[in-house]
Order: sequence, then structure tokens, then C-alpha cells
Amino acid sequence: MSLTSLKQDRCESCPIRHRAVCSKCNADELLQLEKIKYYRSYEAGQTIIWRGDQMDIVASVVTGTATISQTMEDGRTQMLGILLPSDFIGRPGRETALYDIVAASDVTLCCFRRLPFEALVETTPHIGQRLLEMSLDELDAARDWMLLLGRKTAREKIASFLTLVVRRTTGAPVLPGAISGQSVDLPLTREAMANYLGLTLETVSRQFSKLKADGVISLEGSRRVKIPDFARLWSEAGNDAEAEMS
Amino acid sequence: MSLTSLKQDRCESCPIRHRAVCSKCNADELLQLEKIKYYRSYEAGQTIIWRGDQMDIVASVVTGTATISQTMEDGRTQMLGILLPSDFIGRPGRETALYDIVAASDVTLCCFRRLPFEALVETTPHIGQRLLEMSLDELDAARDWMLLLGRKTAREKIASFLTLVVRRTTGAPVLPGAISGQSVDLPLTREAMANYLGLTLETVSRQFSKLKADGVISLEGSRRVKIPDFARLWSEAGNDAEAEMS
DNA sequence: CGTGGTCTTGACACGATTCAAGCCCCGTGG
DNA sequence: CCACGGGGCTTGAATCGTGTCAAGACCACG
Repeated sequence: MSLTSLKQDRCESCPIRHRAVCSKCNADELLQLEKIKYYRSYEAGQTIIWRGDQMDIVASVVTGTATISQTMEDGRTQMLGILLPSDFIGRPGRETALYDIVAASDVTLCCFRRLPFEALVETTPHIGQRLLEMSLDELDAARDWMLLLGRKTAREKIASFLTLVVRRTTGAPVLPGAISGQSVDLPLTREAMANYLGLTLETVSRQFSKLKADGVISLEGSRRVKIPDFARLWSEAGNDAEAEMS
Repeated sequence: MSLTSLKQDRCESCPIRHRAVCSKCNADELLQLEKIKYYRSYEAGQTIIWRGDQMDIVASVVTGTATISQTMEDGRTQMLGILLPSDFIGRPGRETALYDIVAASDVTLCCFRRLPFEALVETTPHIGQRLLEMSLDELDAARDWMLLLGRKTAREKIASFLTLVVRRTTGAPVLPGAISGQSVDLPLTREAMANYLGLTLETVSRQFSKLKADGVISLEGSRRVKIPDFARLWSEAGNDAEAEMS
């Protein structure tokens, strides 16, 4: 439970200044936000928010990775999303959390008390606009994941996940050829991947072994994957061959 | 391909006036919208939008039911959502459609050309605010569905779907006791349910038979279901016993 | 009365889970 | 320095749930 609270740097130099909920704000609006913000850190493994908690704050992820997940009474859990720097936590107008948020690595958040933030959303359109954009992007991501969960095989799920990791770590849209031969670190354990993909950890492990045996990937230790041919991986993921690899 | 276009009634008397994207608008703002809107109808089964289509419009569903879905190259398809009256189609800033939209019944839409609509979103905050609320609601719905797709058994999926239908047709939050003994019509075919639930139509059919054999439901024809004990159905759906049946 | 669409049911196959054992790596303490 | 322990990971064998393929029932409609 060691969490630090610190009053903080100027927003100007913030690493997520240009992508977070504040990205459209001008200098004036930024000042408003600066007045009500504070940073807070969590250690890897800590639960940041429990389902059902009172939500008195909203926040942006500044550094680290967190997960959104939901757990059934009997322990089955489904991860609903991964939160990376600049992603937003909480929802204006919502009083209690619907999902668990857990720090997957050490995490620091830029927090705002909910009520003042809501007031700001009303008065400064740029925040609301950016929040809308981000929400719609998340909605698209959730829907893509629904196809994966509902219809893809275990092998396709793993391949899809790997393309996701590649796109996230290399950043933005990439040409298939350009990124073949690269290695990426997996940000999640086998168990966490299983929860993300709607599988068991044993199935995840087996599919990694099979993809390796088939030459689609090679493993450099259990948490680092080399992808000799990205286009091959892409097609293993069950994606349209011609689809833009957004 | 018989679709009608008609210039139309005043927004004042619109059946979705108080729930759609325009619900927060005042009289002035409504006038602005009225100037650029037009109605358009589709017959059951017609595809309203194909994935990849140019999206020159956005729209609200006025009457009828439509589905959002995504199909893989080999034909596997996953339904991503159901669109009911007042639900919104399209996204400001997006040029091409990511998903197929299909009329599940006869449907009429209230359409706006995208560019003028986007301009309006910028200038009239009430539209943007409402759009944000609606998007966040859809995001929550999508996430709940992810748990279903990733972790629930076929039986739980069917039971969950039935509770969804009950809640939608009886309207809003309901007390468990109050709605036991009611019958509801299923708005989808077995195949459409299968696509919604990530199952095959045979599995859907079998689970209906089993739930009937176990006394959880009874069938009045294949498209009408009677639920003698809603609390029982609710627990079959794998939901927390104490959770508010929102 | 025939036709096509929707739904049900059965037999079988297959993919994923479950249960179990054991490996590897790393940090801790004797 | 090495033994120990634990977490993360892999692998195997058996089981179970769902998909696949196929046949036939039901029903509305022409």
C-alpha cells in the first residue's frame, strides 16, 4: 500500500500532453486543469479501483500499464481492456465503478476530483470533445475484441494479441514489411493473456508452443517474442488479407 | 431496394425526442438540426451500411431494430450490438464504416449529412454532451458483452440474452418478482441469436430445449418465451445474486 | 399440396478445459 | 555457495462442451 501523492510538474512538459484527455486544451484551459490535478502512484499488482467503489475521481494514466476487468462470483474473469499512458479512467456522471482496475506494472495517474472535472467538461468544450473521441475509439476497440472473443480460435486469438502488442509497442500504423524481424516484450503473464483472450493459461501456453513450432514466431525467453514475418502473423490472426493494418 | 425519402414532421412530436442524440437540445438547437435532417426507411433484411462504405451521413434510429455486425472472410460473423429507436449510427470524424449495419425489422432513420452535423457538434455543446453519454453507455454495454462472450457457457449466454430481452421489452429497471410469469417475443432468429452470443444456431436451439426441460422457461411457439421465475433465470445467467438487475 | 425458411434433434468429431506433474528461473536464507 | 521455495511456464492425458454434418419436423405461404 505504498502510494505517493505529489504536487507536480507543469502540464506543458507532461509526457501525455498531446494524447490525453487534455490534448485539445489551450493554455488557459490547461491552467484550469492544473489547478485541480494531482498525481498518485500504484505498485504493480495493486488494485486501483474495485468494482462497486465510490468513484470520486477520474484520471489519466501517465506512466505504466493497468487493466480493466470483470470477475464472476465463481472466479472466472474477463479482461475488458488495457490502459496505457494517456488512457482515461472513470466517467463523468458515474458514481460507482462498474469494473476492477488493476495496475499491471507500476503506474502513476494524473487524477482530478470528479465533480470539479465534470464542471470543467461543461464549460470547456475541448475536454468534452476529446473525451468523446477517446470513448469512440475505445468503443471500436471493444467491438473488435468482441469478434475475437466470440468467433476466433485459440490460435487466432494469440496471433491477434501479438499483432496488437506489436502495433502498440512500435507505435501507430505500420507497414507489414517494415516491422518483420522485430522482437517485442509481452506486457502480460500467460494468465493475464488468458483472461484477456477468453482462454485458460494452459491453452495460451500451448498455442505459443505451436506457433513457435510452425515458425510463425520464435521465443527469446518466455516473455519476448520475435516475429520473422509480420504478414504471416497477420494472416494467422484471421484478419482480412487486404485490410489496412491500422 | 424500395426506400422512401420524405421531408418530415417537426422534431417536437418525434417519438425519440427525449432519448436520442438531440434530447438535450433546446428549441433553437432543434431548429438547426431540423434544417439538415431527412428521414429514410429500410425493409427488414436490407443492409443499411456495408463495412468499408463511405459514411456521408450519421443517423438516429426512429423506429425498428437494426444490428451491428462484423464478418470474417470465411463467413464467421459476430453481432456487436442491437440498435433500437433513439440509438445513434455513425461517428463524427469517421469517413468509412467499420461494421455492417443491417435492418432486423423495417427501420426508419433520421439522417443528417455528416459534415454539417459535425459542424453542429462543434457549435452546440448539448449535442456533443449527449453523444458522449450515449457512447459511454454503449461502451459499458460492449464490455458487459465481452464477459459473456469470453467466459460464459452456452446455457448462461442464452439465459443472459433472455434477461436482456425481458429488460428491454418491459422497459427499464425491473424488480425480479414483478416480472415473473411474463412472456416476451424474441426479436431475433436462432441464427441471429447465435451470432450475437458467439454460438452456432444448433447450440442455441439445444439450450432452449434444455432450459425448457429444466423448467426455467416455457415456449409458446418458437419465438415466444414465458419466464415463470425471473430470479431463477437471472441466476442461470451467471450474474451476481445480489447485483441490481439494472 | 408443394416449397422454402426456420427450427429441432441426433451422432460424431474436435478444440479447449481440467487435472496433474514437472521444469525453469530467480531471490532468499541457511 | 548452495539448498530451498515459489511463481511462472510447459506439457501430457483424460474429459467435456460446443461445433459439424445430416436428417427430419414444423409452419406459413403461394
